[in-house]
Amino acid sequence: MAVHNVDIARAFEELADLLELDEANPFRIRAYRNAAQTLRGLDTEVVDLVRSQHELSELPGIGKDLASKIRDYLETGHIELLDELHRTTPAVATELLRLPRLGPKRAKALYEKLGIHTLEQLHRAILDGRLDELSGFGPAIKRDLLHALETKPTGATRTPLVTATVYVGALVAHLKRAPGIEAVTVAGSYRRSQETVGDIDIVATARDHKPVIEWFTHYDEVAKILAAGPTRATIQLRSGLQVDLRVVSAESYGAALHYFTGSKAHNIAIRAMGQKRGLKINEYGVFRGAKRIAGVTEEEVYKSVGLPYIEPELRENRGELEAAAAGQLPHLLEPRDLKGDLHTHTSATDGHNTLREMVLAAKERGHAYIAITEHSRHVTIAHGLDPGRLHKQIDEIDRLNEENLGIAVLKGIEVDILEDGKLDLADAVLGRLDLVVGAIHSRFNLSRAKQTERILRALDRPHFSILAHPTGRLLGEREPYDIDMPRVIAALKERGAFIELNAHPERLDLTDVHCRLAKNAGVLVSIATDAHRVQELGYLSFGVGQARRGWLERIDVLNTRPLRELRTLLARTMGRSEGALGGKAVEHEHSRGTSH
DNA sequence: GCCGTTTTCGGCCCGACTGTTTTCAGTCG
Repeated sequence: MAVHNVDIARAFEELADLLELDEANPFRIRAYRNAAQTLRGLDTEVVDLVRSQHELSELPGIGKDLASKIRDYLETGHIELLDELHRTTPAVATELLRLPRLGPKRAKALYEKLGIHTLEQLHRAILDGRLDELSGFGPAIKRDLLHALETKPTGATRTPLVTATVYVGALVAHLKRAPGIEAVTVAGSYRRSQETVGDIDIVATARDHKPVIEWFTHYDEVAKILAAGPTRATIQLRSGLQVDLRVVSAESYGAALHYFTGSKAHNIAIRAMGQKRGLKINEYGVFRGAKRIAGVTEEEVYKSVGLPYIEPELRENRGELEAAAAGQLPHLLEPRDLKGDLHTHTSATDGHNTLREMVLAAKERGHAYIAITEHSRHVTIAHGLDPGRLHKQIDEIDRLNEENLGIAVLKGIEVDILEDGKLDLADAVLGRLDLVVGAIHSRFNLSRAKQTERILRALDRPHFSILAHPTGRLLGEREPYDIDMPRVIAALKERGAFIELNAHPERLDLTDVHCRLAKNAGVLVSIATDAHRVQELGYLSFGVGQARRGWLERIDVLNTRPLRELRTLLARTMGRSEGALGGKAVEHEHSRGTSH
């Protein structure tokens, strides 16, 4: 049985829950949660670390004891302490913890004092009035519990970043008109460019807080006011999205922004650093005793603990603090660094705009190049191209390039990687192209070994440039298929091929962790939109956000290269030497020679 | 249970708000 880091992380999180019910030392509980977080953020499977004789206790938050529990889990599939807690705690316990307003104390009271062992029993007990016997269960809590039990679980409650931007834009515009408002900034996971957001956190400054809070809770898209105090309020929008507003004075702006941007793990680490210097850091500032010594800007907060400014996308406590202390923070990719798009579709297959419309729209966005990469015939639902129709499109692109439109159009294909690892079009056909983007669109449920083998075989073909949306996940809809990513990335490196970060906001596949893996292996990442209509060419910004979360710099990204250099790199993946390029695309190079 | 610019023992981030309480538990970030 293959054990993945997420499996161990889940086990540790469950252990933490069960220990909490057991009223264990809170710091011991936190140690399990910290270790789980470390495991989720690792770019290497611990099973491989063990195999290569690495000392697990060198990982942050993992000491002798947890290292030995990890080894137990790898060897036996069990952790003795977890099994023991399962024996002494009813199975319903962890289900109860997931209900609103139920923490360890109330959950424990339910199964110990009322003998509740299923959610159905809890439902009945509330209706029968049996909860009245217990203290700590007032009318509001019973109402919320009933509501939670009677509405079916919605599954993923996180909102894709792209959806959130729509509501956030309108709400921020509303807040900027609030009486006495000075500044409004969206913080939280939104500011950190997480692929999905649980809720929206907004920091505002104003001399008088109350009118701003009132302006906020009276926004006309508010469905429900969940909380409203003198400095903070929480609302639920009609869309279901929850929004927190925190109003502070201008002198606390940087501290509040830092605090509300998170992540929680990053903040805890920063505060612990402050503590060692005799400082207290909260959302109002950095304090030595009663004296505020910083807090107007985030830079000040970092400076108070001896660090340079850290970009929000890096704030996950995954090594950014150590990098900052060593002066080795990455110089993150900027949107303007991208010179073009290497994965797009047109109405020749399942796109909505013509070739010319896509090309002109890309030029309008300032791109120096765009690659047209239609589906191949195996993807029948997209009306994928057969050799005849591909040849026709190649000729069409050649003619378009002869018009000197001020943008280079690259001839590509998003060729299907078939189940046996063959490509959907013959080598002779693919050989006419500037680049071959390979992707999986079927048989997602193969075993890890078979799925990996399938991709590795495809990489052995004479023409293969970029592996597109490498795990096929669709946020909230489809789980990633199971592949051995380190092995795939090593194979891409060996072949001199590239990996895609699909910027479509429902894909964003590579993940941040895999971006770092590619970067460290020296495999260039292609950030591409997979646009099926001209508007979607704007999705590149989501890809940039994800790339920044993955520590990518300009030098790590394929399509930051000017056209001539890009052509050279692509030609190698097509089995050609640099001079012998297919077609006669006109080259437009605006940025050649810019130094890094 | 982890960890070490005071420490191998004794610390471990911090505060707002709600509900059910009269000092606290739970949740959130």
